[in-house]
Amino acid sequence: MGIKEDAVEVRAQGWRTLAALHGSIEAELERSLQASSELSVVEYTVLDALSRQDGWHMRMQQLARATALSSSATTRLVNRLEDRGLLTRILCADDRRGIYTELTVAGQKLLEAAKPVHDETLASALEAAESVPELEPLVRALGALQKA
Amino acid sequence: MGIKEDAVEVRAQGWRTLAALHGSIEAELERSLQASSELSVVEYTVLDALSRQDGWHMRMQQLARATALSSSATTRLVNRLEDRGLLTRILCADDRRGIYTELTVAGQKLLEAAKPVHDETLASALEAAESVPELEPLVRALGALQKA
DNA sequence: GCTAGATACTTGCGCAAGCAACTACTTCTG
DNA sequence: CAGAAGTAGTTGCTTGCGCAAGTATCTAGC
Repeated sequence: MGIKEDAVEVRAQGWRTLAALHGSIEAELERSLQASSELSVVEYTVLDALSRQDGWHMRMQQLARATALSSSATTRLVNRLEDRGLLTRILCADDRRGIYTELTVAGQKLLEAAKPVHDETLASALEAAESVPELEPLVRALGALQKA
Repeated sequence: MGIKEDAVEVRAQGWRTLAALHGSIEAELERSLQASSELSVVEYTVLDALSRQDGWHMRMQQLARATALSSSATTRLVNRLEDRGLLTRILCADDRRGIYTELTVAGQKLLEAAKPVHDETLASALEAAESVPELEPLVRALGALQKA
């Protein structure tokens, strides 16, 4: 077994670790956001992405990319949020195929309420992961990403 | 805005990066494993986990943990693989509630065929991610995890 | 300026996931 | 040792996803 085979195994191990950490964080967030705001993680991601956007509106495609979802799933996701009055669709004037989505006031309020829950849950999930030997190095690496 | 708020934002950013990287790798693997072996990523994970296990058998609960799936999903996942003849259920003699799953020869063969595809796809997905500015630092950190 | 092909979104359909309720077995407690 | 409480796995039901096909709109080549 040479250097090459080792590299393959390191990558596979890294991927398993990444998947495990992702899974555990997502499960925690899912639980706490559902309990506090009746939001799924992707739904929160949409609200958060919109609030972070200049002008607070994004096209469906951008949303699909931001959530790593297919465009059909994005359509239905936006439907759900629109039905709950958290965002609105706005036809694009310059490109009439396009549709902008924009947070409503209710959406902003719900996001505002959910954000601290999200952030606290994330912190505690990371802390919990840090005490799992398998995950600890990745959590550490994650924390050191953008210190500069 | 003090140090504390910064830490919150760093964690949130790290989580978004983690989720994005996870999503893109998973999508790539899904596509290539489906095309080459008609396996989903979780299905591959099961076969791989079993092959890595001493004695090549695991209980449903372990499998559920290894795949980050609920136990009901695990039941059906094992059903699918059993129906395809890739693994078998074996009743636990010492604890008759428990059920071991074990790779069949066909399962081992399929895994053997799928593994190079999996490893290559993983390598190329990581390489692709490395050229995305947002993801690059995390990919780098992932590669540096277990060098020791 | 008209048609061919690309792009943006939506809809129909099948599949896999989670939750809650159920069965079967084990372990704890008095 | 009997009954209560806990654990392992399965099943019914609902929900949300992706793929492929459909509609509407834009863009390029002639």
